[in-house]
Amino acid sequence: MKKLYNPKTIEKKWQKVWMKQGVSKKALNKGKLYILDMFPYPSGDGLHVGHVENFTATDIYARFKRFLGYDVLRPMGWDAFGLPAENFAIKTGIHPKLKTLESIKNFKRQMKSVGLLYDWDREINTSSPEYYKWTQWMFLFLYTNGLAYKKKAKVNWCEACHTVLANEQVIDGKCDRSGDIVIQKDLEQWFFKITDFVEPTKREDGTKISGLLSGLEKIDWPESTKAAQRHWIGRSEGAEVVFYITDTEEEVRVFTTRLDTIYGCTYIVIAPEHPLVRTLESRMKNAQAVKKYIAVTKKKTDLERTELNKEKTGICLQGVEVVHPFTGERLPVYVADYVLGTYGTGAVMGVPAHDERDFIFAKKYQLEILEVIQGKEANHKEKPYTEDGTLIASKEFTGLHSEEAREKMLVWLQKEKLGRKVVNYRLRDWLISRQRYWGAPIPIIYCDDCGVVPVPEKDLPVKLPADVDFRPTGESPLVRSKSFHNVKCPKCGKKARRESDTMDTFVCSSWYYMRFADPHNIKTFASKKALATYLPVDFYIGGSEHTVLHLLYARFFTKALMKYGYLEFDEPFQKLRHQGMILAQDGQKMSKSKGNVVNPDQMVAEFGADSLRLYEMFMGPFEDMKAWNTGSIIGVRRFLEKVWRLGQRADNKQQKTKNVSLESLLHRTIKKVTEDLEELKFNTAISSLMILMNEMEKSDHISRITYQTSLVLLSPLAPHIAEELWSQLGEKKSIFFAQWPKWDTKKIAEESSIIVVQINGKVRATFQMATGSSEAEVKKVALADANVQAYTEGKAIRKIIYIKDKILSLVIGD
RNA sequence: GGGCGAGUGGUGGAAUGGUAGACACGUUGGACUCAAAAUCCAAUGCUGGCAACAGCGUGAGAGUUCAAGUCUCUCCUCGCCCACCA
Repeated sequence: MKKLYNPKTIEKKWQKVWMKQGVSKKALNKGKLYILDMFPYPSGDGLHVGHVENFTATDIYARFKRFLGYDVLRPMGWDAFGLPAENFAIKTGIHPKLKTLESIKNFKRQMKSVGLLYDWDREINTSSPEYYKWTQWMFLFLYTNGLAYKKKAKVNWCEACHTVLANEQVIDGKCDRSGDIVIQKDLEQWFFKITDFVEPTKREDGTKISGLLSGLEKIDWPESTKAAQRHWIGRSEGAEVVFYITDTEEEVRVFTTRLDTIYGCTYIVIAPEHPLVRTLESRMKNAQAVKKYIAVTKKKTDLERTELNKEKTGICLQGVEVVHPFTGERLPVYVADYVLGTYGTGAVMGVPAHDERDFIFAKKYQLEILEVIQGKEANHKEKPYTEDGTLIASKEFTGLHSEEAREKMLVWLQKEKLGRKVVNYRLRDWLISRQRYWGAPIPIIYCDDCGVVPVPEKDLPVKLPADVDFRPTGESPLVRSKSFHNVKCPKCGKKARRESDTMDTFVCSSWYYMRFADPHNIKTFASKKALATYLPVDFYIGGSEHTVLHLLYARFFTKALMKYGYLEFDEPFQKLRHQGMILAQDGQKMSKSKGNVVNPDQMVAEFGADSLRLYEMFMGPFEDMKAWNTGSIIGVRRFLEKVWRLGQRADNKQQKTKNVSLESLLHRTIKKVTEDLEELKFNTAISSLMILMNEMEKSDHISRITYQTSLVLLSPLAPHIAEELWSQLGEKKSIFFAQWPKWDTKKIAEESSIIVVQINGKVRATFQMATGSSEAEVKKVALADANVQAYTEGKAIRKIIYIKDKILSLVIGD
């Protein structure tokens, strides 16, 4: 009796077996391999098909690598703190913890239903006290070593929600929940000193630690991701130049990368936040107007500051002048908000002839435009010339090229003590305070007598109180929990207050990959032994939305921990790849509001988990963006039906195949699948298996060995059906204990090859020849071909190129 | 404005410089069936032709080569990320 392929029953059956049997343990001789997915935020919406793409790819890779004998670590956990659960709680009154646990349960069910094989013994949840105890320990570790500090900073503030927002919550300058404009507020905030690790550093014992920049050179990451990190760090070399303020002891220091243009400097601009604005107030003739301008600027939102990109505003400080260090001329000083207080020195020199922004500003305020660099275009009156060139009107530097001029001018400045070489970075320290409930509490206590007191390690974790009203009022929800907020000072025992902010969730995800090595350790975040066994992560896969922040923060944690002797590696992720985004059928991003979201549960119910897995891998190159098309899933389902039917036909007794060409194809397929899986080329691996199965179907006889080999090749991709058919052949052990097949190069070689004859680059004939035929033999056959003769008749053959077993190229002329 | 990437049939896509369009979806025709589904077979880049075959064809144009989707240059279009960073 023929059995029908029924994914529902066989998939459930094997998932249960795998859960019981755990990850396969067999002769492991190739060493460890840590394969990691970026752990998901357990959203109430359930698993997204993009998650399935990501996790299926690592599942296939991990299963494949286990076949090859690696000791694979493949854990899964939950990035469980975060805003959606808290916002849901504000709306519904349901506690974030309950909602999160419910979401996790659902995610886990869905993951199991697509046959993802994780080491669930290592499951972690960042919102559990067992985990965030160590997140808090990380904070204390950084604090103790001077890498965490508190200072006043500008934060995003939404008036409608009465709360501080994370950067990710500010969309186009507006609150993502209320849609209200986000303004800037000054608050005391905690920072991590990520900027300390931009350049290489050393441990006390002399061990070198690569910097956030230099470390990128030795890891296998997509070039675009490395570029984005470099850009985010934004290293730029330049000069700091001193401009003295006339009739005072004060000076303005400006930062420039274009020292060569300094003879074209006709004014100076300082940021509204610049301290000199206050210092010089008494000298200003228009102090009231300046004050007013700054007040207006302060109210400006990020949105306004960026939208008014081209429009530049500012005000001249009347009565204040600076001295040009090279010419001695007196120049006016402006305050303008196009200069950022947070970058460089918060002051710039205005060179309108050679800078876009300065040009616009100078035009508006009718400032002098002096050309000092000669470019290709003669007239710069309409447009600034911003590239390098030859200096003009620059006294003794005239005639030099920009590059040389920068060096010589710097030497002069240093000699005159009017400037120095400086390197500036765009990267700023990481603000980790969040005025939110659903996060890890910052383990700090404030005492009137002792000041800032870190919570002693023995008192960790500082637990999140359960009875908190999380409705936004403008202060951290934790302030309102009396039991949490009021505490005794660990130093003097007097009344003290707990820090009421929680940590950015990115802190939790900056070290989770280490916890997986030793998830139940209660003495340390992970034992040195466990870390030495599994870390660093060998292969990391996740979305490209984490290109900058998460990956940069994780690298920072690794470097900081290494510096103080907790780790022996300075880069956490050796190899990184991003899955391409899956768009909806309409080519747009999937979103609830558009109603175009594909639900994996429905796909599993309709086509089966193996079909869903195969389809997602067959859609296109793993790293490319691709649009979903439910209509196409039927293709991979048909393929699996075919594999199933072949199983009913496979010869159970006959070990050897009689079909030489099928055997040759089998070996080519082994090679192709093995190589493609290694490179994540799942789409072509699947198509080569389709070709093999198509051929097997045409064949009169399918030997047991041929069929079994093809099942093993299929098993990482479509594990349930492979396991089922394997057992139907009478095998007692799981297919995952089988040997991964090796290809035989001799068998790959075919008996005959197709020779293509090109005449002047065009194909004129094709014929079969015995593989390995000589040029003379091929030429003889080619010239005997009627179609070839039609083209060569009466013409001289000038050149012959023969590519063995492939092409005979004839060049003919009159 | 900067960085990264991509343009190939009706669709998703394949192609170490060597027959462009593998594999799959879709479409058309046929077999099986009372019928349908499923399955199988055949065709399917465009143009002409009964056919053999010929011409054209990988965003546009040039170049290198016996041979270019692939390498080089110029340009166009689209996507993603970043963006007043001096």
